[in-house]
Amino acid sequence: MLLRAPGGRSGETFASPDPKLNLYPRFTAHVADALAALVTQGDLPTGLDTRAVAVEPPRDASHGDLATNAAMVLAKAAGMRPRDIAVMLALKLNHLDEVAEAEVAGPGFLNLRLHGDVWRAEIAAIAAAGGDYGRSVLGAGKSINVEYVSANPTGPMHMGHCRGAVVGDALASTLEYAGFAVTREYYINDAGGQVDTLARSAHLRYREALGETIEIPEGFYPGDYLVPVGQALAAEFGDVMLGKPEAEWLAIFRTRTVALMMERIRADLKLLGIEQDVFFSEASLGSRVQEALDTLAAKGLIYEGVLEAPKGEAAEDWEPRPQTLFRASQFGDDSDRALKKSDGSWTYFAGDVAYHWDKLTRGYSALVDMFGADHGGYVKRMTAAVRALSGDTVPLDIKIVQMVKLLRAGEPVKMSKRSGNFVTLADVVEEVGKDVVRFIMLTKRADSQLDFDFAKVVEQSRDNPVFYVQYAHARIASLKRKAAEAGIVLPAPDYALLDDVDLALVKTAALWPRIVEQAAEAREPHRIAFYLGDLAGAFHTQWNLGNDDARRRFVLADDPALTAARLALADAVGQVLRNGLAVMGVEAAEELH
RNA sequence: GCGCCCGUAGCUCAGUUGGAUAGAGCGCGGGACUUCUAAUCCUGAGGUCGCAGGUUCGAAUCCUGCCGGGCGCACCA
Repeated sequence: MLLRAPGGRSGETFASPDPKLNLYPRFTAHVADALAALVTQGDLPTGLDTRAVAVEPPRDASHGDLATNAAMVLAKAAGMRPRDIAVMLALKLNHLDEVAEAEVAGPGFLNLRLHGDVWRAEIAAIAAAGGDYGRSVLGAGKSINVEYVSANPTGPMHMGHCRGAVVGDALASTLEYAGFAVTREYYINDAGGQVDTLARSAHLRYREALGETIEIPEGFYPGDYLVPVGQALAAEFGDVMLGKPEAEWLAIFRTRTVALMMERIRADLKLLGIEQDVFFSEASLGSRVQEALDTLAAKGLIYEGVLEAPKGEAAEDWEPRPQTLFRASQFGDDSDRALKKSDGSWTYFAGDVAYHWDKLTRGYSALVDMFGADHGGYVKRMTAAVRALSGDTVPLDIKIVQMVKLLRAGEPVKMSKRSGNFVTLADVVEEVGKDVVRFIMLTKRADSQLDFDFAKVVEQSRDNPVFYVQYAHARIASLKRKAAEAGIVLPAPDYALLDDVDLALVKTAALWPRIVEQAAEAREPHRIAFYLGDLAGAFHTQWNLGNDDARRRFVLADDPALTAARLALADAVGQVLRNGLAVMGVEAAEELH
């Protein structure tokens, strides 16, 4: 093992499994190699299950740069004491050029302290990879379908839809960045009673557009947004649909109105930077429904029967009815579920089963659905259906997105769906901007409730994570300008000039590839927002050191060499911030106003 | 009544899929700075991770049962 002074230079190149690997996978490979060597030497038994071996940053930075639990995980199967294994492992890893010190600690952790040059090399790696730094091959190109938004086409997007839209889209981007082939999909509920009501409401507006005075009865969609739809219909059909019976215009108006509403919804989504690949129409399912039922029937999962009355209070008007049922209870659901109503027509669930059957036939290796919290009760039956249809080969992961509470300076914003007065997505984006909306929607776990306060989200303060992260990026962007203003001619950066304090910042930046994989595996894009907050915090801390000690500033007029190195460091942080923001679908600000 | 989600510092929330002394921001206590690298900074206090058992080297994390909050509970979409 070579010892070097902190901050010292090393002319050596590192021996490693693959220098192109990111830090954590590289050391995971180092540990695996070391374990394999111990097995070869006969110090460890063969056939150990090493899947639980992890290489992670220790929670406490004083424990070093990396830690592995290998000894503790393997102790039982090896029939050895954890610390004994750890010591052997330490001897192996100490031989690596990248390792300054390997130390056994606690119950059997092996802590590794790395040479500063490892972190210096990471700055170069970030610069070289640029926008691809953190991109992962975790997904191995496997295809995955993410369905999100899927708002009913009966009105414009409002804030209730917004969170699912942002989280779904960011999740799709995260998965893409982690190496999956992602299809972004929207399911249009354009069949059933709601769209008939929509068509009738549009017909009223059509009559209105032709000069009639109308009154909107209870149960119709009252919103103003149908006024332009009525005008468009009037322009298209003139007065030919005026006196005719409903049967002659309903289907036509339904199709036209849904198309117009979907145009609007897509425009609203575009305001958020969301453009989905597939818009799948429920009305287009056609023979798929019967096909899905036949598929289930072939597995003996369909029967005619009568469901038990639900327990509890909601059973007033219940009466036993024979229906076509799916044996969902065989797949973890609480009850079997109806596919056909007692009158023989399909249930909504049947359509959804058919839709998921269609997705399965398209060959995805995994499906993800984003559901609103009010559809939580639907999760079990849907996963049951996909398990049954796919024979447990294609997992369906349903993510629940909780409601957003809209506030204005602490006061709840009143919304009434009945009157048609609700805060639309377009209104909010116009008021605070796409980036703020997207970022804030990702500042909490999807399954916990979120407050969205119009006043707070645009506040320029430490409390506001959007501002805090953007400000860090803007500060970094300002460094080049400052250096130019100071008339500094920058040489090529020499990372050897950076000391341990500088390198602390790289350590945080180097976590990014891990965060991507963790967020993708957990399917929790909010982790990216939290990480960017941490990284921004680390940068601000560094920046603030310059207040007390001018030598710690990034731009030093009398030291072009150190300035060049510090700017390269700042650039690395800026690059990671940009990469993270890009995954979130948020622009990285060059300057703030 | 049943199912799902949640319960972590005074408040708002994280918590690396079972790891070391449980973290951050706000708020609170103490201090710094009279400046433009202050659209503040440093520092301190603050916790029975809802409660009680269990699983194991090790639990906020997994299992069971309670307590408390949210959502949903044939044929609607």
